[in-house]
Amino acid sequence: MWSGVSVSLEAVVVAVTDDRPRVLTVDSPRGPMLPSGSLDIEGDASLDLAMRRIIDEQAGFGVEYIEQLYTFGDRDRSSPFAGDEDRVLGVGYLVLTREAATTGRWVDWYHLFPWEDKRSATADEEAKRLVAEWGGKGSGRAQRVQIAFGMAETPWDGVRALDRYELLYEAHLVPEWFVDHEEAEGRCVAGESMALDHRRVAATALSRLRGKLTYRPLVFDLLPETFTLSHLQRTVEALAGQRQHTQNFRRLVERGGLVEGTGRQATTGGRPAELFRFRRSVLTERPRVGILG
Amino acid sequence: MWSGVSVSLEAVVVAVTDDRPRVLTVDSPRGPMLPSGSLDIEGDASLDLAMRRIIDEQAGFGVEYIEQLYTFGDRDRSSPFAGDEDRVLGVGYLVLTREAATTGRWVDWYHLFPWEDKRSATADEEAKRLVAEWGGKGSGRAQRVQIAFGMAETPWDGVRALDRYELLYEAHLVPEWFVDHEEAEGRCVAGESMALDHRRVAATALSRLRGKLTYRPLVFDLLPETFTLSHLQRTVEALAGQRQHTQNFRRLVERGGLVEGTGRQATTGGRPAELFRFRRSVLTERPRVGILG
DNA sequence: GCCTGTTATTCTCAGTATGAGCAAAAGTGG
DNA sequence: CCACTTTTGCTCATACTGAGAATAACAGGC
Repeated sequence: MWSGVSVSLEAVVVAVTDDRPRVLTVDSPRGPMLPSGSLDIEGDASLDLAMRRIIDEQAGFGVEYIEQLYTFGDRDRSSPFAGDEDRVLGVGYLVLTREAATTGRWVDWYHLFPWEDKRSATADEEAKRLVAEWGGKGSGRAQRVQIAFGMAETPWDGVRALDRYELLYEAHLVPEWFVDHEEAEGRCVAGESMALDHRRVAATALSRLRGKLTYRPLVFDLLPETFTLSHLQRTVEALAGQRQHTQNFRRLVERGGLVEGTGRQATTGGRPAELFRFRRSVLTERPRVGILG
Repeated sequence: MWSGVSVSLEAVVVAVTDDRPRVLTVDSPRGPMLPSGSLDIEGDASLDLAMRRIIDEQAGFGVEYIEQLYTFGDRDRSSPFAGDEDRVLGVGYLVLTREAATTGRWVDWYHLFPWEDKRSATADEEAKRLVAEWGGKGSGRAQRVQIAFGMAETPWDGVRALDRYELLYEAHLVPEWFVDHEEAEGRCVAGESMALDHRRVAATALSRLRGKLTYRPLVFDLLPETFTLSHLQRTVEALAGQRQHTQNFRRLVERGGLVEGTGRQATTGGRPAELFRFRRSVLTERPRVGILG
């Protein structure tokens, strides 16, 4: 059936603009795709370098941070490419950048995963309701749903974004282009579909990014050199999908030595705010530098 | 030069016996290897299932936990196989098990990474000394070494095991069979070499496992159904490579609801200890259940 | 039986971090 | 000068942490 293996490198490129996290996509006949390309087995010395080459070719902007996420190798992931003869392994990458203007289309992260945004009072509870219904009929499902979606006494955990996506997928509530996009259109929860399993790759990136923010100050790779504390806070909130207590956030970040004031000010509509910058030396002072929960 | 890609699945199988973490290895002419095998592109439906199949074939014991770690794809990783015509991608897995008796050889984790064991007062400081020397001559090196090895005011962080291995490798202080095993024999730090880049895969597993212990109770997959609190503590210490304060550890684990007493007792040489078991329902009560700093 | 050594267990105490909220400061535009 | 917005400073109760004192329950030697 297949003649060999080919390796696809797939980037989840994230930027935050106007307090919204965005993911770079490329449109295709089978729905939006992540920027991706094949490993050149002769030319590419490493997977990381291959990913950088591909991003550079397809978008050509500055990469602030890059990290391998996960390798996807399910047998059916390559099937929709009728012409392909190889089994396709996808190596997913998380990429952070500041520049939001390039070729391609930036999709709001929460258009892909509406149930992940808990910032507004009117958060999307539809997914939770539908998946709870599905969880009710099937052994062992109920507890998985409870933990992933934070029901009963279990609290909501932003990091479990991947678990939530996988449960919704299993419950046929988030159809994708490559399989059940038409049949399940009726009763599916909101959220934009993507080609192949690219939405799952994006969910993996969301989980990883949220998790890593609890012990590494990655936000600063998404912000300009100087920023106000409320800008920082809104960026963190955008990624976490949850509001933070302003005064406590300020205490964490300022007294924790994550930032230092520049003396300059910015006008913001109310009282002017001081501009801060990331205090890099905090990395040598503390092993784990978190900015979230 | 190469005709295609082949995918190798490589397992870091971990068990803890006699308070020592051990890794399963298979001897080969080029040094000890991790249990590994090729992806069957027709037969294996997913990477996870492929890994399970291979472990079952090579060892045939009960897997308590399995998790994909990282995919290694550097161009030179497959070069020592003279006969091979494919570029080899290695997908590393972390596997936890309770059964330590199988085919293959169990290697003490800290024979691979002696500098990672800080439990005894006479911990190995040789690596630190040598790498500091190397860090002194080269721009930017010094800070990387400081953070990874916890020098000056920077505290030691067990999770940075991979960073440490990579720095030592870069400094040519941990020769491997496939490249400089002979030439650097003289001034290298202690630690058993492995074939290919398998020691790096093992270092990745160590880092991941230590990291995950801070928010997931994976230790219980390495312990029998019931255990004493000091057995639990010694197992955690074995993985962390660091001593814990007994009274505080007990408080964390007992008052945190991670375990529940069984009423039964075990004789231990001193006062008999109560036998405990993992309290599974803690997973639904708290999003993050850590057993380590 | 009593002393010693060993391991298990309970408790205290100070220091620090966390969650929640009150209130003042310093701008804007009417 | 006034309402409004945003920034900033401060308080307070509660929880979590690191370190250590003190006691309990066994085994073994004498």
